[in-house]
Amino acid sequence: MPRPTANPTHTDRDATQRMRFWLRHMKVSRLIENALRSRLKAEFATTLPRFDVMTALGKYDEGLIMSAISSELKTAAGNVTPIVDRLEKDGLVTRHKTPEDGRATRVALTPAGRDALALQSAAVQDWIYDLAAPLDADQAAMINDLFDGLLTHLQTAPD
Amino acid sequence: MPRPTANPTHTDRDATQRMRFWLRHMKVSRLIENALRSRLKAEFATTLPRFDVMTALGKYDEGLIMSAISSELKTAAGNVTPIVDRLEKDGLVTRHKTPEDGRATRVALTPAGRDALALQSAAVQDWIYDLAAPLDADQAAMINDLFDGLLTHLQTAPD
DNA sequence: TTCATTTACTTCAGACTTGAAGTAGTTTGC
DNA sequence: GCAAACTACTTCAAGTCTGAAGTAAATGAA
Repeated sequence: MPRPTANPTHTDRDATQRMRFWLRHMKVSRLIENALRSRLKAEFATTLPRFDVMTALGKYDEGLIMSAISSELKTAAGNVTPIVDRLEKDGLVTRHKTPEDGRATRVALTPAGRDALALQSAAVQDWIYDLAAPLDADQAAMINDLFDGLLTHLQTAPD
Repeated sequence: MPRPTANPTHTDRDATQRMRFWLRHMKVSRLIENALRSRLKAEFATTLPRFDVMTALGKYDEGLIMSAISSELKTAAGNVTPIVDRLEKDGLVTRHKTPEDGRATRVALTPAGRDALALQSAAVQDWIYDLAAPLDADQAAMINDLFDGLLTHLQTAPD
């Protein structure tokens, strides 16, 4: 099964471009994440995971139970506990046992948490607007469509 | 300055699509990284950062000094030390003080490290080929071009 | 009913990450 | 030639992350 490098097969091209895609994808992630992290720290004294948790909670007025937070963020359950601990200590969220289920704890934003989230998400949207400036709406939309197909594939063939 | 939602301005469309882009980008990262991490652990008893360091070293027969590794991986210097510690303990890399510069330490793959890297990178390439299967070569190449523009922008406006 | 299973959450160990501080060697300016 | 500045590396604290183990509550089957 000869594979002359001068005449690459379709499969070779796919493999090369997909690998290049992944390497670039990681670099983009790291650079944008680093920018967001350092700005969140400098301007709001918070972190990306804390912001992610608050964003998830912001979508539900009644709040979310712990396991719903971790599944929403696709992160391990044991990870959410210390993050919520710190948000609670800062008065940004509350924990209440649910009456229906003695095991569950409902976490919700406090008014202070809601205010902080509003400021932070407005800032993050501005930052993303600038960080992703080289992509116009059409280009971003095109990538988004391709990402949707990719995400479907990744979620059906997990691990 | 009214912004009727029924007739979004160009800027609104850009902002929306860029934000969507970032949210999808993070999800893709998390899913692919989780897959790679669990497979590297299961099949090679290693981790993604270890693999990244070995990959960087694999590009240079003479090895790299510590600071070159961290700048290659765009990670903090203090981070590389414990990773190299563990690779060294496993006999995959060696540390040697450089004669030219009394401060620097040159890290290089051992023969065992080179063998392990060959196996691991072949496997990772196969995994990426399958994980990114919904992207054909043309689609991946198109994204890669857009990513290159994005990376240029991100690296010129650091933070 | 009761015992096994499942689910919700916490805790822990091990690894990674940043950023700051500390040590030691090198380079530069005067 | 020597002090100041810089560079290479390590160490540390605080936080994040996974996966595994443990506790407690709810569910389900015999």
